[in-house]
Amino acid sequence: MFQGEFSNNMDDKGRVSIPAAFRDTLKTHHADERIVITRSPHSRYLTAYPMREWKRLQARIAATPPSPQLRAFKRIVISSAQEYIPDRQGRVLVAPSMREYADMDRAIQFAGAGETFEIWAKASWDKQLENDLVLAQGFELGL
Amino acid sequence: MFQGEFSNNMDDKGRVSIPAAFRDTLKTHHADERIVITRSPHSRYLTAYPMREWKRLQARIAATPPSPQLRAFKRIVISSAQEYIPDRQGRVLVAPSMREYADMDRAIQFAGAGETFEIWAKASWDKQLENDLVLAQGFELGL
DNA sequence: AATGCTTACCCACAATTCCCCACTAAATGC
DNA sequence: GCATTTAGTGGGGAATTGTGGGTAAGCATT
Repeated sequence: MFQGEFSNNMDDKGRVSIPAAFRDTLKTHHADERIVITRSPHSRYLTAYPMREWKRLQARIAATPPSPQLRAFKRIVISSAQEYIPDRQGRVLVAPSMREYADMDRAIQFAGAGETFEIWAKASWDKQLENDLVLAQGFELGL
Repeated sequence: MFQGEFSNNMDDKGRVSIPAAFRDTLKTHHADERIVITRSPHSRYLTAYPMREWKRLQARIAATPPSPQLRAFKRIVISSAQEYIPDRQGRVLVAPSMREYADMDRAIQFAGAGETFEIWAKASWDKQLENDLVLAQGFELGL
């Protein structure tokens, strides 16, 4: 389970450290440090999948009947997918097109999302959170 | 699997570098660097098939009963098909008629699409992605 | 046979990426 | 509170990738 939020800085070369807590989850729960990072279709941020989850998503896509929506989804998600193994310092190099998509410059926000985790430009994250506070109003889940 | 996106520039002679990641996939997964590039029937871009996939497509076409639609499809796809082996620098020379079909001038976008990959004029790709972002809204496939 | 055009193949440079080491700051343990 | 470990950040050098250009070979037209 990926949970918690962390903010790290991207350096001039476009590298960001994956939070140690997440790397730990990968090692202990997945025994596989490989992650796949893609564009999120929901908004301007990136989603990181442990390899196992990525395979699961691929399978689900393959089992879905073709449609214009699916093709759009694939173009956003699959085409942007890139596999990474963090370097010895635990960093990955985010490609320019991805940085652009997610408006990333320096301050990066990581947010655990259960089986995956999200990577945001900090500014976008803050804004999203504002919205979510309103959206979640009155949404009771038995609390 | 071809995945990830890359943008390269076409030079004055009409040559573009095939992204190294894709060339790698060809070598390791196919042991055959030959690719076939054709017009895409879906929109104004090109599709690149590793030889094995191309043969598979041909077989499927051969097994399809004749119809006006099939003839149209063949005219678009088969007639334009051209086989390439990247030169020592990993480039191919895109024929003028293909450049024209896909509105290519300089900035070229490569997009992995699983068993094949797509080659777009960057401007067209960007536009397509804008559309896809709207189209994919509300398309839930888990995550 | 000569000319011009296109294509194929080669070399060279520039930019990017990869991999390693080093430093600082924060967290942990005694 | 001090020493030790861990996390995050910066930077250097080597290797890879992408790009531009040059030269020779093939082809068609004249």
